[in-house]
Amino acid sequence: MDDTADTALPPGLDLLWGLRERNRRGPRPGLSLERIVQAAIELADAEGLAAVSMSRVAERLGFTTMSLYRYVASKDELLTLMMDSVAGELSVPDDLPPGWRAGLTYWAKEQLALFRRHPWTAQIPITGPPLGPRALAWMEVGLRMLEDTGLAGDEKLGVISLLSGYVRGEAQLSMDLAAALQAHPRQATYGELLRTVLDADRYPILHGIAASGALDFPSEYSEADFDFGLQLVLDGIGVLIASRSRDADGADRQDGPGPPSDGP
Amino acid sequence: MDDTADTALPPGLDLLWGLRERNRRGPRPGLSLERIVQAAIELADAEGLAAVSMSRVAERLGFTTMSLYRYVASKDELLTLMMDSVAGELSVPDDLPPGWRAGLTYWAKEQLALFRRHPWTAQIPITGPPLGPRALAWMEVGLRMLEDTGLAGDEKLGVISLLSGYVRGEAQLSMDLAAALQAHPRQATYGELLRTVLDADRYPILHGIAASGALDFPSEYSEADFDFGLQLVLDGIGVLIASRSRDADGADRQDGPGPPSDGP
DNA sequence: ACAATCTGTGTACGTTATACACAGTTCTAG
DNA sequence: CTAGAACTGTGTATAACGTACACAGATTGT
Repeated sequence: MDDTADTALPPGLDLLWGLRERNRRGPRPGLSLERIVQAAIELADAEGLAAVSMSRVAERLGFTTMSLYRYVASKDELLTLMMDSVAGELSVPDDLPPGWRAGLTYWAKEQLALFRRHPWTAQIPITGPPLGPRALAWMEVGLRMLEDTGLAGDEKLGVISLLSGYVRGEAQLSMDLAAALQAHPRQATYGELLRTVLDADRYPILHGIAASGALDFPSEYSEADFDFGLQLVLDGIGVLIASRSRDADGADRQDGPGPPSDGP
Repeated sequence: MDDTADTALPPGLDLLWGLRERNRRGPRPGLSLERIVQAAIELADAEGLAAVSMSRVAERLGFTTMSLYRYVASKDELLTLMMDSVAGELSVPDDLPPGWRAGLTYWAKEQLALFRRHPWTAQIPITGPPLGPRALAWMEVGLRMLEDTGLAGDEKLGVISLLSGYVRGEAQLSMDLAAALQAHPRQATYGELLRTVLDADRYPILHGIAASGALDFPSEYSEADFDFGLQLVLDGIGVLIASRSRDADGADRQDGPGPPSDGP
């Protein structure tokens, strides 16, 4: 199982690129990576990431727990494979929306839809920059949305990463909130809770907002929350793009962001 | 233990506001909430959130595992208490920076510093809007930074939430990356990995960026990555604020964001 | 004094990831 | 054509987890 020394790829990713050698000897495998990954995804969709244990996955396939380890080095590796697998569901339209703003909006919303379809994807820790074939293809789509913006390559990557991080964060938040709400059903609104707890002296502004009744609505995560943040982020990206096209005219930006990472 | 029915607060928060009744009868407690929470925090700081088990915390205090349950209803409750406890470390300067941009920059960086000091804080799932006394105090500080911006109350909250979410997301990312890097040390840069894997036909833009050498630096998370995104988010907030002050002059905004959530 | 009520302990249960040994199967080298 | 290398799937074992539950001892209110 230690034949991953030839590539420097993180564990599991060599499988995705078909770089792990096949076996000649031994009985014919009764199982396959694809079936294992698919079973794990179905389980995660149905009962959440916490329900994905090696036993449960094996049980669903009619095999024993340990049999999975003939195909996968560890549970972490399985999670990595699950991630890239669902990334294949992200659809690339034939005709891209016109302009970077519409393009990135589509990109963000499509990704959010995926997170909603497979909520567990936002729970798996990120172990590195995208390296799976399907994740990279989706990244490529995002980059294409920025083609006419005059941004440098690493700036485009920075923008894509920021946006992707925003979507992931919001997806995670909405999931965690929903889970907590299901575990401990609440009837009081955020505004009501704040009013029972805050004193006007120590928390003047919050107290004012709470008193105004602006927070007296059911505290589920809504699409409007997502759109509010998305518009802000897009506006920020717009400022960067505008400053870059100003650069192209010879003017210099005053106190704007630099590139996302300092090269050598 | 079911005397939380009078308040509608989430479990554990009544403790923070001193709303859980004290006991008269029985032996004098040999332990206290504060000591438990502090021991748990020390453990999390030293060995990560995964090391925080009821056994390990109890062991550190010289008590048995089950004794903790006299003070805390569940491990989740303990995590909630840990969160609000460290929020008390966020320092409020006597003289606030001038202007919302400097103010929010301070606010974001201070919060990032807390995440760096206690990396596990970014791993605990968010179970609802902030309700602990210290978390709310910090929120109040953020709101104060926006006082002269002309934003509505719920808009201010939306801005603060977005910024807080950004910082949390970046902190989580940098932690996850560091953990993965420690578990599987890599010597190849992102650029090198991409070049071994990408073909120019399917991934033209990425291929170009990877070929340019712009990604050939050690892939640790850097402060520059954080600042890049922070500037973008602040720029986006700037656009919103500018549009709101234009509103004050009677003009209407064209295609900007709405308030973060729709009230009743 | 006695009962109510609390604290801390010990035991028990079900679940987790995975290390390891072993039986059976298939291909390859001689 | 045969011996053994290399593989697949199974069974067993281990240490750790959260927490339900019963119980002994301490303290207080009546």
